[in-house]
Amino acid sequence: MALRLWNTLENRLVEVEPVKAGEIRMYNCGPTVYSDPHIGNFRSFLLGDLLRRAFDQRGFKTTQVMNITDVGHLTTDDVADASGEDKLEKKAKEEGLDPFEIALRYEQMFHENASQLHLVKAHEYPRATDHIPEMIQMIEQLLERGHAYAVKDVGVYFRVHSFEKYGGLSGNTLENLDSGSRIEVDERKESAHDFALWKIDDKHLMQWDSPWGRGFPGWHIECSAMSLKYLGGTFDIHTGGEDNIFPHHECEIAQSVGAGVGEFARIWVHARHLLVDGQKMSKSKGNFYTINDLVERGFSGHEIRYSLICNHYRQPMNFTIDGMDGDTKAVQRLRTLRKKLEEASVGSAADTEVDAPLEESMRQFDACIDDDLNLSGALGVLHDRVRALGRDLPEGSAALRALEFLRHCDQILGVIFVEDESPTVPLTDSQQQLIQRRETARAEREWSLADEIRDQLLAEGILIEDGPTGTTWSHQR
RNA sequence: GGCGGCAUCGCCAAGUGGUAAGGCACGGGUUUGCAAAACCCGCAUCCCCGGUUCGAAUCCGGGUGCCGCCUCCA
Repeated sequence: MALRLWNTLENRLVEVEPVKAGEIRMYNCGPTVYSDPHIGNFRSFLLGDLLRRAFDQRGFKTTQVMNITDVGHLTTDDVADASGEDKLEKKAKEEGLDPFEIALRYEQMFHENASQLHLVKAHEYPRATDHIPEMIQMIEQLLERGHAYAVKDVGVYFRVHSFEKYGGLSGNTLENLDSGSRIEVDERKESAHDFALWKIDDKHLMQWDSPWGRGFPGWHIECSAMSLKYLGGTFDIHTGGEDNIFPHHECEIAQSVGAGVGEFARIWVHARHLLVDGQKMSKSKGNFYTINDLVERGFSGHEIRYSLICNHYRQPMNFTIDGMDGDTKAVQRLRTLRKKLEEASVGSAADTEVDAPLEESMRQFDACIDDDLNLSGALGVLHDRVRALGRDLPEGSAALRALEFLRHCDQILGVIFVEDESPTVPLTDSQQQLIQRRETARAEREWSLADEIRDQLLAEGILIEDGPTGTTWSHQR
């Protein structure tokens, strides 16, 4: 059974049939690098990662490209300035750095967070600023084909009326846009809905030469130009957050198809936004979480990852710290089983015997993933099996086979076998001594002393657990 | 005003015609020196009204509520 995905372009579930047999070429809309990436950004990036993992696991030769948007874009959202200042420049002024330094810094932050959340590395992370010539070339093609027009000292616009299919992705056809219009018409544009391909504005810090004067590219053109360069004019999958559907992706389609480079992306997959505490995440509401915020609260990367992927990507997700606490327990249980199985299988040789229940669970797990990345369903299957394995813990080769099953699931999930990336703070000498003294006390059945020491260590953030194979310690959140 | 989506246990959430997965929380147990972990048992008839059907959370119609997008946004 092939993987099926909800294609925003057709508004239906479609089977993934690669343009080129056995190969998947995928473009993920990546981060805009002028602030710390937040959990909402990562919900979208994780959608790309889950697809990548699913295709890899199914044996496709996958090429994954994620852009880095390091050209700032006009902003009107920050209440402080409704003037349309560039976000990168705004940040640059605030921090007294040049925009390229700001961009680079946040790009590094993005990669760091991505690695904390165990995203598989994409094959390319092209930066917009490294592809200005490619963008200029595409704009020239659009001008030649009559899909664009230049306005002296202003820039170049895409002529939306020249592109019949405009609105095909979002439903915002020109007719619909007109009837619901709330935009002020810019006199220099032929149509209110025409969007910028190249902008000229002296005040901008980031500037490049172009046939139309020194300026900077419009927001949408980078994805059209870079996807063409790295994936070709027709490729399989394009992903992003739901807010990208319009205008960003709609405009990308118009540009790429208009430039005559091919069919562009066949399947468009969009992640719904997540809410925090039932409301849209925003800094002013105080419900805005970056990955770093959660790390500071003591959550591990794999815990954050689990929490962000355990819901269906097409359902609005309500993120809460209480929910994260619960998800943390769930993922801990998976990792505990892994540890127990590893201990139970030490020294055993793999064999080829098949455990029918494991096979069945694996089949069901895969079927859920194939069904539009039904992670909730897949996790249900996994947890069912985990409970059964915990009830009657296999040993030896059977434990190895159970581990194989977990590993199979974790090729998608990426939360069970990943190393805990939080820095391991070693025990202090006095803490080690306390543990020693407690061991002695327990051996002498001095329970009250043992309990006292355990409490003391807990107060210092060290969690002591006595198991059948001995006492272990770990850092308590 | 235009386009689109959602409504299932205290919370998160799967299930798209055959009689309600799973996780967290909660209550009761087993185990443990005690705890932790693990395991066992318990815990919903699916927003409302009407219709189709032998049978609906699932399909249709009508309500109600909530959310996203409409050129800042993952």
